[in-house]
Amino acid sequence: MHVASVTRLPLADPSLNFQHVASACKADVTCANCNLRELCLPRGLCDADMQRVENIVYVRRRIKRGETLFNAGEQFNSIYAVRVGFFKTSVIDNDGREQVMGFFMGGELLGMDGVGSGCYNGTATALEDSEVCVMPFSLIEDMASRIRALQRNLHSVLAREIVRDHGVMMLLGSMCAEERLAAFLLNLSQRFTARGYSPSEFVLRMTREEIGSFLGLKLETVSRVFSKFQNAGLVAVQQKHIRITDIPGLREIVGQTR
Amino acid sequence: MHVASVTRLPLADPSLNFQHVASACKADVTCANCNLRELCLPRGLCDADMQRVENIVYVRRRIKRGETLFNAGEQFNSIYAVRVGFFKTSVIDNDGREQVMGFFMGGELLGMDGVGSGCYNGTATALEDSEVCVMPFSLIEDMASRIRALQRNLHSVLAREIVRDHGVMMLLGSMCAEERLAAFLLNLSQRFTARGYSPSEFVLRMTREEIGSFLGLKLETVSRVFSKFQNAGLVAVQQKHIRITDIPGLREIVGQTR
DNA sequence: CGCCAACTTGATGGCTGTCAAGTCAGGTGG
DNA sequence: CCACCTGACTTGACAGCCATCAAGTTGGCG
Repeated sequence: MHVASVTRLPLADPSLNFQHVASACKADVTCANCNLRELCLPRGLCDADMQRVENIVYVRRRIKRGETLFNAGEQFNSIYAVRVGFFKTSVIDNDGREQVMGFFMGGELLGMDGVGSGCYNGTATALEDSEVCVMPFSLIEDMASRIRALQRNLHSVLAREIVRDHGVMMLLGSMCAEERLAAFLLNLSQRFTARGYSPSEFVLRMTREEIGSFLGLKLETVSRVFSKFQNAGLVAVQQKHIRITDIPGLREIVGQTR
Repeated sequence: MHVASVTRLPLADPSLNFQHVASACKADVTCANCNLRELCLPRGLCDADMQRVENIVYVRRRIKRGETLFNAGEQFNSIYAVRVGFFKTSVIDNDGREQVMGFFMGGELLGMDGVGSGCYNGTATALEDSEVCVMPFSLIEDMASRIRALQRNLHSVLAREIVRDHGVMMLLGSMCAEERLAAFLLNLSQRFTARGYSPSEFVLRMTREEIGSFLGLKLETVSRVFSKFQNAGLVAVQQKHIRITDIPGLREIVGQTR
C-alpha cells in the first residue's frame, strides 16, 4: 500500500497559545491547495468562498499511533478533518465493553458527535501516525451563517454521518458474518479508490479485534471468515495486507439472500 | 396509556397549492404555544426568536396509520416534527430485508437523513394516526443563518441523531437479546416520561416483528424475552400493553456483564 | 360469528461465541 | 546477526444463544 508522503510542517508560532503546542503546527497547506479538498468540508466551494473559508483551519495536530485525538466526555470545541493517517472512533459502555463506531481516513471528519451535548460522545484513536486539521466549531458556525455553500456542506456532512450509521445498523441488524465482512471490505475498497489508491489492495490499519468490534463479531470469527474468503478465491490475506481478487464475488455475498 | 387529545385543525385554504392538500392543514397552533416546544427544534428560543421562527411550520400534515410520510429515494424537501402520533423509519435492502432504524414520537424530528443526498434515505411510516409539522429545509437553513439560536439547535438535533444511532450500534454490536429488549423498554419509558406520560405503563405501537427488526432479533425471540421478563416479575405484558414493574431490575440487565 | 393478523410457545438446528493451543511477524537486546 | 519475546493472528473443539419451523392462542374487526 502507498503511504502518502507527509509534508513536514513548521511548529506553531510559540506566541500562539493552544492546548497541544507540542504536537500542533500552524497550517501552511491551505484548504485551497489541499488534495483532499473535494472529500472534505469545503467541497465544491467556489474560489471566492474558498478564500474566506480557509482560516477555519488555523492549526493542525499530529497524533501518534495509539494516542487519542479526543476522549469520550471531554469538552467539545472542535471538529477534526483527517489529513494524514487513520483513526477509529469507539465508545466504552459501563461494563467496559468497547464498541468501535467507525474507521476514518483522509478527508473524513471526526468529533461531530459532540455538537449536541457539548462533550464528545466517543473516543478517537489514531491507528497510525496521523495528522488532523483542527476546526473550532464556533468558527464553523460563524462562517456557515455567512457562507451559504459552507452551511450546506456542514449540514450534508452531518446528515451523511447519519446515513453512514444507518448503513452500519443495517449491517449489524440483519447480516450474517460473511455479509458483514464482505460489506466492510467493499466499503474500504470504495473509500480507498476515492482517494486515488488501489481498490483491490490495501493494508488494514486495525486489528482483527477492532474489525470484530465494529462488525459485531468476535476476532476469531473475523479471522475464520477471512480464511474462508481466501479459500474461496475472493481475497488474498496475509496478516494485515489484503488483496481483493474478486470484487463481484464479494458484492454477491453482500447482496445474497439469507 | 393516555392518548393525547388531538386538536382538529381546519383544512388548508384551497388557494394554497401544495402536494398533499387532502391531508394537510394550515398551522394555527404555533410553535410558541405548542406543548412539545421544548422537545423540538425551537427548544430554548427566546420569545423574540420564537416569533421569527414560527412560520417555519407553514403547514401540517396528517398521516393515517400504515401510511408513509415519505419514502426512501423520494426527493428531499422538508424535515418533519411529530406533533401527534408515532412513526417508524426503516430501510429495505436489495434483498428485501427491512431494517427498522428507529421509532419516533411527539417532538422528534424525521427526515434528516435526506439532507446529505437530496433524497430520503429511508421510509417513515405512521404506526398510528398521526400529525406532523412540515418544515421546508431551505426555509430552516435560511432562518438558521440569521437566528443563531436556531442554527445551534439544528446542529444539536443533527448531532443528537448521530449519538442516538451510536447507541443503537452499541446495542446491536455488543448486547445479548435480553439486554437489547431491556434497553429498548427503558428508552421508551424515558421518552414517555419526558412527554408527561407514565414511565411504567404504555402501549407499544409497533409489532413484535418491528421491535425485532429494530433490535436485530426475530419476532419469536422478542416474544420469548417478553415472557421471560414477565416470569421474572420485571414487566406485565398483555399483547401491546406494557407495564414495567421493576425499572431498577431492567437497568441491572442492561448494565450487567453478560 | 368468523376470519386474520399478531402473538405465544415448543422442538430442533446452525451460526457464532468461548476456550484453548499453536503459529507468525516484528521489535528488542545481547 | 540471531535469539527471544510479545502481540496479533489462525485454527480446532465444543457449547450456547438465537433462528427456524411448526402448531397453537388471542384479540380486533368486519
